[in-house]
Amino acid sequence: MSESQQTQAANQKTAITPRRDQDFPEWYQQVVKAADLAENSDVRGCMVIKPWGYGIWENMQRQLDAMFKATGHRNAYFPLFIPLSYLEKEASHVEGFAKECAVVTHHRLEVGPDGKMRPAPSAQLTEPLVVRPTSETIIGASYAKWGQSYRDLPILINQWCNVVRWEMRTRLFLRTAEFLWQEGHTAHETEKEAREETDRMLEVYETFVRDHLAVPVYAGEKTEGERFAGAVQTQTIEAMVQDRKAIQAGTSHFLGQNFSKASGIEFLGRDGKKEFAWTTSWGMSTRLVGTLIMMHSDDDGLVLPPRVAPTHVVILPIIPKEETRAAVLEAANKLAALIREEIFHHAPPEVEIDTRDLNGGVKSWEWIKKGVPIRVEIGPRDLEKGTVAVTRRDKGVKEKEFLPMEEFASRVPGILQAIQTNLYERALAYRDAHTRDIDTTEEFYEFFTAKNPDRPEIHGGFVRAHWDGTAESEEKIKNDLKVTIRCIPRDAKDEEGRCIVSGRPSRRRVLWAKSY
RNA sequence: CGGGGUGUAGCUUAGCUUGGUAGAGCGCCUGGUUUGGGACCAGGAGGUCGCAGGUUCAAAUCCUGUCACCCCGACCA
Repeated sequence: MSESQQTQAANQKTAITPRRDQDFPEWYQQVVKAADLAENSDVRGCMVIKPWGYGIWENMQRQLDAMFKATGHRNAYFPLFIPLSYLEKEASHVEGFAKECAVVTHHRLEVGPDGKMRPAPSAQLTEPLVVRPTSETIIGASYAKWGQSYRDLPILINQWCNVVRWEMRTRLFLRTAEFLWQEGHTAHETEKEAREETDRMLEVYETFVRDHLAVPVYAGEKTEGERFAGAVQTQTIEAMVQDRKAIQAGTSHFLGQNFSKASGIEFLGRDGKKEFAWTTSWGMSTRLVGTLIMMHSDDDGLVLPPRVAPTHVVILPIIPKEETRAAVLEAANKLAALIREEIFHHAPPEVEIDTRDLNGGVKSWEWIKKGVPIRVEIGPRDLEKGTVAVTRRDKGVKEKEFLPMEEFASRVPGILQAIQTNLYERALAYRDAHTRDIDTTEEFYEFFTAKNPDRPEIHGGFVRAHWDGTAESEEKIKNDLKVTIRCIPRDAKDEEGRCIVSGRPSRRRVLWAKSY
């Protein structure tokens, strides 16, 4: 290898090892670690969300919350513990969650015969409490008390909380035993109203992930097999991440009268007759952070959509000689102040000056790995020329642009929006490039089969194909290929066709993919 | 819960077959040179080898038990 080739190879070195194309799951873990988002805790399956990761979640929370408020919802808080008997009220619901429930059975500890602490046998609860895996039943119990007349409806409430689902296999953000989320729970007078609510909230989710997270999705309805336990209808938004698998980014459930009958949510109607309310629930979780990571990040680490980045601009003062320090820091502070005079989506951009005494390269790479949208270097040479060196996270690491300081400050909101748009368009182009219509069984199987079975390469994607509507056909594909129907797309056109599995007639295409 | 594997410093690990003072890299601390792309030199701190028991003059190493974690299956926001 010649010297120039060696240099070239060194330049191609990526901040994250392995690269996405080498080992996607491992790459994901390394990105989380390198960006300092979260780590595993000593508690099995539970994670510690570190400030940078939590900052992203806080931004999502704040922005989503505003959208809930704007659609008439208010926040409230319900207990962490659910009496076991509540969960039992809805048959398919308890069946759906029974296998992953954490259960509280005692209320006191004592020193046992072996000298170790143990739950005191005398302090056993008469009725075990389940740590909420979701709150339909406990919230339903409250709604049953609150609703007396049709005038009390609708009840439009959201809660931000943690829930626990004792999962076997966990992965940071994507699947953890405890996770943070929001769950909206509404009760309505009519079926129509409840269905409209379900649609409205799915639309809120779709808008949120598109405009704030730069995530394009397919929206649609889940099949019976994939439906939420106890729901009449589950709607979902499905995103494609960079290994071409699908990830469910949010769900909105129409619960019919199943839960109102189970919890006794009754009201006196306009006609003077007692009726059961029509309820909905909808949720989004910290899994969105995982979605975001797999959606936009590259082989140098995290790439954050500006709208949810905890820091928009990081200023890196370059101080080669001690005597230049004061002047450079002063300029950095001035630049930060100028940027903060601008407005990006109703607020001044978040600016950080990294004054740590670290090697410049190390410092710069740290921020690359953390995914900060804009990096700005300012050093003695810039002071002379009145410029700054600007680098965008969505562009190449070396694509540095020198701009006059004031001009740059005024352009920050525009650059941030350009990055936001670019990330969305990139994600959309990727998804569309790997979404196709398939009409033959052979092609379908080939599409979802890795060429190298020992070490599966990134393959497959989304397929729109006909389905006869039966659970058997769905099951067969799941067993053969681990491919499932992600949704029956909302905008699917009526179209004659033959089921990809059975060959029986079908009236429209559904969306298939491997999923998280 | 079935099958397989691993526990040694904050992290990654060597040493175990054949018992004899616990080693390295990264990270961390101090001082200096550096800082516009992943720096270098010198010095330093840090380990009851997962836990309990056994064999032995002697155990990270051999034996028994136990706990935890990881990988593969069934379940999943």
